[in-house]
Amino acid sequence: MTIERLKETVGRKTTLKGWILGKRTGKGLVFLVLRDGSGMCQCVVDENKVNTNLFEDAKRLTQESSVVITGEVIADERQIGGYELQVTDLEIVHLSQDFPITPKEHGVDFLMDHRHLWLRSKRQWAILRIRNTLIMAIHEFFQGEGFIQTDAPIFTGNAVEGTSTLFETDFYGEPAYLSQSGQLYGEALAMAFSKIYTFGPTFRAEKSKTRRHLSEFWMIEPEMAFHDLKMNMDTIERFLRFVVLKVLEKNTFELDMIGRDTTVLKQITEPFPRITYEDAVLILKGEKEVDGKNAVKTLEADLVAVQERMAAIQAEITDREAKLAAPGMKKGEIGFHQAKIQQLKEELSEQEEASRNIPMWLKSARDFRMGNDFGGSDETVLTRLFNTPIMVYNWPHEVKAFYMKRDENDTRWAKGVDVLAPEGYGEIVGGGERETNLELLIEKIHEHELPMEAFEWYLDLRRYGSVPHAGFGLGLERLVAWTCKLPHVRETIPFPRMYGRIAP
RNA sequence: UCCUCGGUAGCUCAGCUGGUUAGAGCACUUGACUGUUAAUCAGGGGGUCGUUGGUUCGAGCCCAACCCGGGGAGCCA
Repeated sequence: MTIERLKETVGRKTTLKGWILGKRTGKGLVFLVLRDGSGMCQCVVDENKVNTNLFEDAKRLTQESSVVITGEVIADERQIGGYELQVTDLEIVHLSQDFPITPKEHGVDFLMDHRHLWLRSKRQWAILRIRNTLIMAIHEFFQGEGFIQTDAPIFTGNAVEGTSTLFETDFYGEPAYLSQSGQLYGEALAMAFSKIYTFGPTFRAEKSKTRRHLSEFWMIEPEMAFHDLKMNMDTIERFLRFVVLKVLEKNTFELDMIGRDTTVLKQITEPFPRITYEDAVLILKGEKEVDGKNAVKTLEADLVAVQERMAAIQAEITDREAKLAAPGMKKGEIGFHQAKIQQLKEELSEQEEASRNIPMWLKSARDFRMGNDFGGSDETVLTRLFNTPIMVYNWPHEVKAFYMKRDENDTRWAKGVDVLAPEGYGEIVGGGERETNLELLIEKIHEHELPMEAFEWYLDLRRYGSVPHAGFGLGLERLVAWTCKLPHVRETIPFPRMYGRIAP
């Protein structure tokens, strides 16, 4: 039996197998919180109802010891998961000693070094279960719409876009690179199966140290024959709505556990604004308003709010420190104030960072020049005005990849689309309609100084039965990060690989 | 690669302008208490203050170089 299915055995004797998440002892009572991978459940050992050996065993249990535990299931609203086990039998499988991750706070470096154990904690458990829901929902959506799941190679002989830094490996004496995108192969597959999607690992060797970059991440890349930019955007919108609604439906417990406010997530049912690059730039520079909201003014108001919050935190810290200095305080109360002060100091340093960043973002937004690509801060400034993902399309062709289709009506633009998630998460999807004009493609390959011979096979796709087609790439970890509102993508993947981090 | 912040007990941190045996909380351990849910009480062990070199009568605190980490820029999902 698993904790997830305890409701099926209420009132009956049930055996669970798992690990001890925590223990509290009372007079004649031991409270064990058991986790079994499917959920958590409090198990109560009552000295009066079990033999002495069993009770002593229960008292010996330590954090993360593994056990097989039997008892009667009762429903109890107050307990985690809603049920409790009245223990009648207990077998210790392994007694754990000094589990490194205690119920207290730890720094990221320590936690990352213990990632193999950190995965057991509640928050990580909840996040990775949501990741699972998203993965399954992604398959469900595409399979439901008649897409074929297929795979692009991981070893490639050349860089797709020529700009990114790739991981170089040795392929039987030849240099080979780990795939940074399955996009071009996806196009070939779409010409064979009409609608396909790939779902696989992607590698980028950039030395990025930010909250939204990984060296190894998972990307979903659909590609659709006989689709144009508009149809592509329709698909993206249906797709994102579908997967987010699945999480809201299946992971209420997990979302609650990580403290995710789902108000914004629920707005996924509203239409996603579709904004041209030109309009987006005007909005960014504060020259155009959205529903009466001005990007620059909104950000300036944010800055004031941040500064006020900093002053408030500072005042509270001073106040609590004064209380600590006064004599006669009980030990527990001292600990409480100290913990609170530490919390406040952490928030203060976050706010300080925001107060340094916002003026820079404002400057970046004001100085933005039409024709450039958006930076991370520009995305934040822009999305600050919306509560749903937004789609920015028709980009200057110079900043987009060589395969992006040029707009026939206005050749300044390439028919690409970036989807920017709200709440500061920025780009989660990048895609567009692909160029079908053979001459223009060849011209672009030269322009990007890419090796023509490596793209001959790709050009064949335009020589034999070329059709309008479009597709996009979704970064799984960024989607998980936004869905869970996490401060960093490193928590969205079991074993993150990033600059400076290859172990565990 | 550049900018910025940091590296003090197992963990999270304090240590004011350099001054005698380096502190707290948690964790651990001993005992008391308790249908509990990180705020009960009392006692105990635990640190070559990232590395190397320098300034000084004296350095955790100052200087230099290097190593490691956080955040950001660039690049992008």
